[in-house]
Amino acid sequence: MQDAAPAPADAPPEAGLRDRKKEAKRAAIIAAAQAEFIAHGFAEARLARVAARAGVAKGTLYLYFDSKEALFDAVLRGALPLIFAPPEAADPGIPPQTAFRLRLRAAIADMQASGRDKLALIVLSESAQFPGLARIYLETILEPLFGLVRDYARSSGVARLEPLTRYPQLLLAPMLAATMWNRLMTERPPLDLPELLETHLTLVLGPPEGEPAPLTG
Amino acid sequence: MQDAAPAPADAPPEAGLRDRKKEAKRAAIIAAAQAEFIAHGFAEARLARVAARAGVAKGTLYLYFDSKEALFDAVLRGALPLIFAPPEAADPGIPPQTAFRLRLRAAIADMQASGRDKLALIVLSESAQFPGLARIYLETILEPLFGLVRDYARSSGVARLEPLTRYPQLLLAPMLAATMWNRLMTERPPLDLPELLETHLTLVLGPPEGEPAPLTG
Amino acid sequence: MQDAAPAPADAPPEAGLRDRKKEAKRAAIIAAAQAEFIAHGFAEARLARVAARAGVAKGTLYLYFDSKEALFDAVLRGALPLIFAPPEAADPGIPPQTAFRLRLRAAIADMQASGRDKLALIVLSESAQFPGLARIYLETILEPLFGLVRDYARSSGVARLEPLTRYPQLLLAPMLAATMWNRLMTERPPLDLPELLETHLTLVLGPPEGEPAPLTG
Amino acid sequence: MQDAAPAPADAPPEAGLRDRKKEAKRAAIIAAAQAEFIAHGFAEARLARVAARAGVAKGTLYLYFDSKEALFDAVLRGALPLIFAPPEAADPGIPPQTAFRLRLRAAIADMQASGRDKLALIVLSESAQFPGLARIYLETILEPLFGLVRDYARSSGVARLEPLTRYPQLLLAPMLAATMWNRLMTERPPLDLPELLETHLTLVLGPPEGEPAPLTG
DNA sequence: CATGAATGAGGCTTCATTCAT
DNA sequence: TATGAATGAAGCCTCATTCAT
Repeated sequence: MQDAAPAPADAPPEAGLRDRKKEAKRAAIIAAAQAEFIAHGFAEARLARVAARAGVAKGTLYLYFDSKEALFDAVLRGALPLIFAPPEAADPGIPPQTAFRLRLRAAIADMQASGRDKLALIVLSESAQFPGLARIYLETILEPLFGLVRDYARSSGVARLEPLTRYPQLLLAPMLAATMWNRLMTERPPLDLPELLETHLTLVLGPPEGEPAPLTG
Repeated sequence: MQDAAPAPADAPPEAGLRDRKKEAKRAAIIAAAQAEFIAHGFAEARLARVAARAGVAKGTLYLYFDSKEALFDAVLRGALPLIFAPPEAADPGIPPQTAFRLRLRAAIADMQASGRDKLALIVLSESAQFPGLARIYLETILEPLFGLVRDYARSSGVARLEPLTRYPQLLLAPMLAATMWNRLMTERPPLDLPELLETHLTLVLGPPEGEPAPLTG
Repeated sequence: MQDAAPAPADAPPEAGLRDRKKEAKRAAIIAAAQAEFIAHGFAEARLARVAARAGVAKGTLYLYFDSKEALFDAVLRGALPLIFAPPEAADPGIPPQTAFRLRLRAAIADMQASGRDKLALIVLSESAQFPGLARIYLETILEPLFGLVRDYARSSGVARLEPLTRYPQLLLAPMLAATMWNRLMTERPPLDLPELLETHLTLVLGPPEGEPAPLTG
Repeated sequence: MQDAAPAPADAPPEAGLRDRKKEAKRAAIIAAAQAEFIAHGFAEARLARVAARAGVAKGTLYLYFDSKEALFDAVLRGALPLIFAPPEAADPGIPPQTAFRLRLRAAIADMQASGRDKLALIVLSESAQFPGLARIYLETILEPLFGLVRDYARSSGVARLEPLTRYPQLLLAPMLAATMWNRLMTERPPLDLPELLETHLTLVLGPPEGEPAPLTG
């Protein structure tokens, strides 16, 4: 019911104070919920904790979301648009392989920074209860990434890479696996995702052509 | 309490009928629980269903296991020994790369056949609640597989493969990812794990040397 | 608190526009509430729906009524005066039995037309919570009707009808029962209340004396 | 689910103690629920109170009934069989009108004694939420009573009574109305249902033929 | 050993009522 | 005066766990 976002991010400037506060609260709830879901998964997440973290009463949650599931849905949808932001007009002088690597690198860094990689795990693992969400997730996040890989493999003209057009997963799987690894192995030093990505890309695609050094220290 | 396995598989021959029956019931419970956990995950698993599937009363479960968590633990431990069975004395005439591929292929096929790949997902995803189990899982299943990969990468002498000694995950990640994929995408045709493995190995290691054709139709 | 009607229907003519608007809104709320109570009963009635139907905000309801119960009270009181409207100066030429029948017929038709028969059921059935209201209802609606019956039975001089002076309910009960019946049996053709009344009166009082044919087609 | 009564009243004599106790508890719960529903109606009935009255924990209710609604259903069904007990082989020497009156008298007395008349009111008034139950009630209780009336009206051969074959409600409505009356008018002396019935029957059917004096004081 | 009825804490959700704007 | 977002008590229901038989 209240699920259709009541006010888009780019609301008219004269949007009432009322609406702005509502939107802020909505955002606070989603943020609290995201933290809760990441920390406990869906089944073990407690709406009482979400409400407490968001600084509202339990009942208030239901002014914004119809159910726990709808809240989870909103967290995911809130996360989605950010994941695969516009391509940012690739610099023309850059060689395609470099551009490709930059794109992937940015996507991975973004997911990690926002904690949405953890959300992905939750969707993937508790998907039995959310077939709908799972599909959304795949279509909205994974498919575009796969498309990126496919396009590159196809346009590169390298025969060795042909399998990637059929199984783009092969290039991305380590990111997923590493995310899991880091979630699990809290006792060991976490895997460095960017470095792992780089290593994997080099292993599969070959060493990078002269490209700008990564910014990440 | 009852967690120490009351009777190892190789019980003394004079073990009474009593013990054998007890052991059989214990096994039945574990089997039922495994099916339940695979079907629903930990949080959504219902002990009532486990008892029903095992053909015992709910209370009986507690004669064998202290809690739901202990039962999950037992399921995992029950699955562990099978996963990484003895190397089956590699045929000496076979070239090392071929032997390596055969080993991996067998391990993957075994996990898939037994449904234990699904269990892995559960551990990985609900690990927030089971840090202990997660570590067991990693040490007992993943580490040996990683060792296999490391050994091969090191002994192969191929410089390109050096990263695999640092990140053996890179070679195995697609199996995990594909398992997830298949769990999620029940609407699409499932990925063929053996084929995916083969493709990945070829992509990373190069085409297989003359080796016996896979037995799998 | 606000229960003392803020402005009687016959307010002084110089009553400000303000008051008139207030009164209109009050009436709108009562009308909406009546519809809601008839449709759902007291317990299942939702003030949110009442507010929506009345075109006001939920909080506004509390500017006019102290509580859900007070609103119900107001609905009932609002309905009462209409139910037993002035006798409309019985035509002198008409024989008493005919006049009596006309009166009853009018009262029944009025209740049915206004939907207040349904309200009666609600009072009667949920009276456990509203002993006060129940009494009002009886005194304001039923007693006058009973009086009518008693008067007739007494003045008719027919010995057979003497019991009606003690139990005037006997003559009116079928109307109540039929209202219930119609509320329940939505699947079957509804009972025709006027006809049922006529039949009952004939059964108990005997056939009508030459009277004007009923206007109802 | 558990709704089909797990053990009929005439269980085999060797029925285990377990079953007998279960059945007793089931009966206790139904009795407690009946009291609660009669006292508060369906919507305001509290399962916590039912459990307390029955001397069980709240959760226990759900071992016997799937939901509040199912419990209500069971209360009703539990009441049904008693309501219209076997005709008890009418004494052949008794004139038909007398037999008819006896039957009605017994049915009314039975309903009143068991408190099931109050239940009827609840069904009738809260039927909006329970169309299914309402139909059961009508078919199981009212229709048989109507049949009784119709049969009598038809077989009596009295022309005046012909309307009763079309509207058997007319003969029974006062009982319903009086039940309501008594529920409402807790401050006034309650109507004497048997006497009211007698009066009504006399009013409509004429004075009773020489019959055994009613047993009720 | 086995049973399965019983428990009760705790989860999600609803909604009459309040109050800052 | 009017709004509608916010509250929080309270309801129904679930299910891991216990215990009398």
